[in-house]
Amino acid sequence: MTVSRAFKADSLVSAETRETILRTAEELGYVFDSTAANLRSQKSGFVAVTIPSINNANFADTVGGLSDTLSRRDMQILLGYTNYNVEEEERLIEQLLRRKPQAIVVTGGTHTQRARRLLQTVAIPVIETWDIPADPIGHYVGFSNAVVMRDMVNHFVALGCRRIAFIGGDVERDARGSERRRGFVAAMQAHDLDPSRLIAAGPPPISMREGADAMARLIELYPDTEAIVCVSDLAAYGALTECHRLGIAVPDRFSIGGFGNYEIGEVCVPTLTTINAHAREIGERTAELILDILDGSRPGADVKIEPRLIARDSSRALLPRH
Amino acid sequence: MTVSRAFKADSLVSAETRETILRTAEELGYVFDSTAANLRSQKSGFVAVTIPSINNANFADTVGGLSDTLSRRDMQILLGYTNYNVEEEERLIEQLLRRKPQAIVVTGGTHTQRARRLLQTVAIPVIETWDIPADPIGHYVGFSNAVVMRDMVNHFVALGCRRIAFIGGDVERDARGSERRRGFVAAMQAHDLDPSRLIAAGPPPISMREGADAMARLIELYPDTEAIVCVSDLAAYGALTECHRLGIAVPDRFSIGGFGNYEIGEVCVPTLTTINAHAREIGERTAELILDILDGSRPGADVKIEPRLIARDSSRALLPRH
DNA sequence: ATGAAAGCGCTAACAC
DNA sequence: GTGTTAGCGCTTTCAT
Repeated sequence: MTVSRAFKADSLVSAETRETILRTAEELGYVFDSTAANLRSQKSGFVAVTIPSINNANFADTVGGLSDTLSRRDMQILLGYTNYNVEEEERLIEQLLRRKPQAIVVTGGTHTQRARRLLQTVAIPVIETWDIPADPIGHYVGFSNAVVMRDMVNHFVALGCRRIAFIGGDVERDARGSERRRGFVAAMQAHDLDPSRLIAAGPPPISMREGADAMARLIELYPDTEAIVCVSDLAAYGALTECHRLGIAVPDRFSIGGFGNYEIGEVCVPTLTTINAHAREIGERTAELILDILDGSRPGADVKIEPRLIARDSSRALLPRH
Repeated sequence: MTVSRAFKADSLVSAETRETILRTAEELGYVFDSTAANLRSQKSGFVAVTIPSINNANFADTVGGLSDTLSRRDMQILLGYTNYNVEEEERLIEQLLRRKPQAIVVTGGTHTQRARRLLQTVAIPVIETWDIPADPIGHYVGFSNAVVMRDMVNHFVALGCRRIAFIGGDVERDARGSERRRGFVAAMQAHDLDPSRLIAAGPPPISMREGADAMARLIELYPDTEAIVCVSDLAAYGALTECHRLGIAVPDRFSIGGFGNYEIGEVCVPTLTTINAHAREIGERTAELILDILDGSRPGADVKIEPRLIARDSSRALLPRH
């Protein structure tokens, strides 16, 4: 029991005893067993997190924010990748819950029936992120992916563009991507503009290469397009490089907008107009929400993130041509 | 006991009994407790992994390869970020070991004294990756970061370049980055060339922006440089954009080479000459090595990865000028 | 094919 | 400030 106390920072052991114990432990190569401690105290110190892909700077930033904030309270993240696949997400959630996390964070509001049931039944905080779910399971920290595209369309319309196209992924797999496409269509309709210039660039996530290929198709199908809204900065950058290769000037001939405020967008030539979704803040706010709920101190309220459009050099006012 | 068996896929329970149990469990919202199972069986199902940064496509690919290969055997990854800091790595290793992982994977061969001791003492496989350590703790799956830079220097020399510069990070923090710088210097000396054109772009990891800033300084300091070796594709891309902005043609005036085969390098204009370090394969081979050792079937040998130079449009033969 | 007993390494709760 | 007892939810082992 004294050994146990010696390993807990704030418990009552004489300084001398503790020192002896810790030194001896180090000599013996003893390593404290969290597994046993967690079983007994019914606190795993884990927060389970599922993200669509590990190889995405936005989600990586969110995980970074979560991880850094939670580690200040000695909690660790148990991470899983869904590969943009709800069935995979279901398997993952089930597997993660077996580790008895103290909270679970999932991306977006679209899940299988069974995954929803698992999350509703489990007696820990559930936080959906990167979206505002139509029917939240527990809490959420996110924003409307549709509204975000409205902002981008409004930006282009304010610049005088009317023939605006959208480059995104194949429809169903990426819920947030589809939501952005829907938001684009709705915004175009609200302006009485033709919302049918939609290029499907392939299964999510859309790579730079797929963005470039989609741009080539777009130029062929709708050569008189004035502005292009892309589902992410990666697709937008791909589109930009395709223009480079074809000797097409951006923003002179096409304005281009992306999403996600990736590093590439502020370094490439021209810099990319984009939307900052505050990826790291999403993680930090989610972690704070979790800590509030676990503490029971503050009530723990949903967080609406306000993405911000960043106008850069890839979009500019249309010069009068006609 | 029968319930326990019903949840283990391959154990002997009548099909009927198992079905009843699983159905009832689902109705009750019962979730199997891995924590308790692991404590009793002394198998956590975890492999601990430390990487310098979550926000790096190379390390993300390695983790992806590890994760996918290990998940086929129902093992999970417990991930930690060292932030390119060996003290942070030490803390992390200690914390991760408390979770009783069945193996631990660390990046590179540079660690604090105490971290080395912890890893030497612990009775699980230890694998160092992304490097060939001078004094391996256990096994390794990696390549020589110095040799890799020699290949790049040789490439430029074969193209006729003699005034070659290096853009990398501040010296000590990123062991692999420093190793690449040392490799650059050694290779230049082997060719009897001046190895002193070294630009320190800032603390690792070097961002695209820092690569661009370093390029600006390089042009000022050594305007007659013919080729530039960059510590990563991100730095190389930044350097490329700086040239764009200044109206300097690449590869006409400067040849540029990167490292890591990031997606950006095959899409940007011009495409980037780089070195493919087979990041995903590093993860896969590491996972296979771990499984071999845990099985006790095959002996489990170190793996030497062979990075491959990919010549693209950002480097080309120097035209005779003099 | 199923069950009973013991125990994995800790900590909660209660002495003293 | 330190010690004793019991038990977290499983699996190992041995019976039947």
